[in-house]
Amino acid sequence: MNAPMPSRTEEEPVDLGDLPRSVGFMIRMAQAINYESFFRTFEDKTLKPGEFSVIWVIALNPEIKQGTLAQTLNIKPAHMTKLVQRFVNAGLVDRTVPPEDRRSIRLTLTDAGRTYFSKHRAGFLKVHDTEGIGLTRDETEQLLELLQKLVFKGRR
Amino acid sequence: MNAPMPSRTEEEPVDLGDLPRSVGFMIRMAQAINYESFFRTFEDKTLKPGEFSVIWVIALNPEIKQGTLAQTLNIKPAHMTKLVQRFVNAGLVDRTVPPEDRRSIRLTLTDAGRTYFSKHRAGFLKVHDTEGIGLTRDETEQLLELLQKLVFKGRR
DNA sequence: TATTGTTATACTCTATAACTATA
DNA sequence: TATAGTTATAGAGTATAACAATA
Repeated sequence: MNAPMPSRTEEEPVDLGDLPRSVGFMIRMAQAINYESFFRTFEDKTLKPGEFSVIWVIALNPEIKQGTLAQTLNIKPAHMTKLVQRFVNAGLVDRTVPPEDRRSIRLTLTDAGRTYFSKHRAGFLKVHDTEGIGLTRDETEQLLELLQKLVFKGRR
Repeated sequence: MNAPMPSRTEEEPVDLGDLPRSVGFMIRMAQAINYESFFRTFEDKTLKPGEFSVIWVIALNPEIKQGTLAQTLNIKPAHMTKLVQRFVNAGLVDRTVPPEDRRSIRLTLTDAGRTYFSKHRAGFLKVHDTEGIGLTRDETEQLLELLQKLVFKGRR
């Protein structure tokens, strides 16, 4: 986390041309800013944004199948295995094998996991609120709507 | 690139709660979609989105200092070194040491680099256009404006 | 045979620190 | 001393394929 972002500490101006008209480019840049703002604002530093969202979904969907979780959050199964292992080692998540399908694994928060979640839930959403992001409340709402449309394409 | 995204192949519905109200989460999801759409649409597969934007900025700013480039695109110097090495090996970029400051390195596209850039420049922007993204032209414009405000905070 | 998750491998990206050569 | 870039190392994320257990 060196430069906050496209910092204009530079003497020489840089011409980006139409690059800021690429949705992909701008989303990448926005993510970097957001990541940085997360670490500046979020109280707890043990979990990173992506990890916290995994805990979030397990919290809201106890006994969720690991595969379903991976698919929902667009995380590759191989990577999900490692993430879950870390959570289990950290004592946040329990794994159970359901009798109906003994190939699958179901995930639930432990008491410690639930405590952790309750404690940081509000802060996790608030981090990306108006403050520190440079958008007004209305603009933030607008941005969220557009991103939701882009991501869920009417599925949700 | 397995599932296009939060694919609803799942039997069990997943409750995300207020997660879609987190700008950070939605940006992460949007980036995944975008990345996927890039590989589905972009003609050339040799460069990834991030790499192409580096070529782009060098193209528009010949003799740019490597450090300025890294700062502009929010890429860590150590990583930029490797990226540039790859580009040089691929014959796309030339490195020169300017006499004024022999610590620094200035980057310029080779003829091959310029050819490559010209060939794919249009496609790179078009990839993230309306099509495949599920937004109307107006919505895309709106999204771009908001992201630009978020990223550049009035600097550009 | 197909599916769920795991393991292994390889590569990219991030983060950090130590290093060099210049300034 | 400070700066520009490099090297080295370690960790996280992504992509793939091969594998075990189960269906």
